[in-house]
Amino acid sequence: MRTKEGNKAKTIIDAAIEVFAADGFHNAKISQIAQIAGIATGSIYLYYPNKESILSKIFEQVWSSLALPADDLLARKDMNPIEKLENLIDLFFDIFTEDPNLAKVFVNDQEHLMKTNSSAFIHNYENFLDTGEKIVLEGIKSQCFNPNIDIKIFRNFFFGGIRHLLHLWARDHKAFPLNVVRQNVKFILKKGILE
Amino acid sequence: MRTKEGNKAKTIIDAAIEVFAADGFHNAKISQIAQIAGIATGSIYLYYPNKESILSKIFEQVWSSLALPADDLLARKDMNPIEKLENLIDLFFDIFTEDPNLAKVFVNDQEHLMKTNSSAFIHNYENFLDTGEKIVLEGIKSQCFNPNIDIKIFRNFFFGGIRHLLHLWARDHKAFPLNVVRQNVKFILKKGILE
DNA sequence: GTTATTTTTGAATCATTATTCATTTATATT
DNA sequence: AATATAAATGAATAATGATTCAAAAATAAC
Repeated sequence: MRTKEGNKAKTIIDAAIEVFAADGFHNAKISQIAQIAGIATGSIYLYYPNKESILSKIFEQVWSSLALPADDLLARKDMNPIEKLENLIDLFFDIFTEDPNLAKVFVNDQEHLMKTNSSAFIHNYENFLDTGEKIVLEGIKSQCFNPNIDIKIFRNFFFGGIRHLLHLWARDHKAFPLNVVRQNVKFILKKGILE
Repeated sequence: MRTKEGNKAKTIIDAAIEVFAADGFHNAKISQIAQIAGIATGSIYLYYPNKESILSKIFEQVWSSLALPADDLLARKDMNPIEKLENLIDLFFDIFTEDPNLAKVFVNDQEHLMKTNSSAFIHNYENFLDTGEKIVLEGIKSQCFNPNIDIKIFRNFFFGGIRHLLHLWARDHKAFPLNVVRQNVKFILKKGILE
């Protein structure tokens, strides 16, 4: 007999994140992922049925790791809605602080999966966005948020803005430090731009 | 002799927008673009040297059409900064109102070109974003905008938010009517979410 | 209506890579 | 240390689709 040594499934994911981030999913080569993972090209297929499933796996991890924390946050009684929204933003950013490459892959390649694939992560992804929406609804009900705002539009606007900044940070940490980004996003969230 | 009939270069662009929007640049087939354009596959290459140059051309048109209007807007003396920002938002949305497919291509595929290609549109694109930044700066100087906001972050946050909403509108006009989106974006811009 | 020139065609070429699989290597068990 | 079994290899396969190009079609000029 022979046993598998190390956690190759994980090693492959890490290598894939690196290569997807650098080249984008479509231009990424399986052979390069294998090289970085330190295994043979064909060995990839012992762990994943195809290239797309590797990408899928990445997003499954991202969004499943946010599911519980987001649900818990929503349920808390000791925070007001604005605090909850701030925490939700932090949850999201925290996923990526340790891994700019993961942020690049998220921004550039998740959309591809949402078209073709009916992958397992989509449920968790939408649940995360819904949580933001629910918190806003809560804020409007408790009369601390402006009721003239369309909740769906608001949540998506914010998500889009944050997503774009995450992307810029991933490309250039110095120009867009994540703590400054967080702070500004929270500020705009609350106050808009007017003096 | 023989003369070219019709504006095939344009017909190809229109067909390409349709196909890129449906399949994404990487999965789009030149043969399908040709079919929709009503010409032979090989004829594409009489007008464009390769697939990527078609995509490039699309963005050249988009961003060059915004260059002058944006500059003019910036220079106007009869508007305050907030009015200028609102107009800038309108300029941007107006490009896409007639063509949801163009919006899809913008959101999904421009990034690809910004990586590989040093295409002609990039200058105009950045100029457009810079215009937004300049208006905000003007607003801060004239003390009508909050000076605590980081201008670069602000402009990118807004651009990202708008971009994401444009994408949602392109996928589902009914759920995200562009006029409602405009209105909400302008509202958030000014007031933030707090009551 | 013939010729010269340009446009158009679309099947053949060519390059690229994801995926497969016959073979080799490693190690758990005896 | 021999055997059995699973893991790993990487060269060969196979599919795809962008691009080319020799041939055909169209029309302007005469």
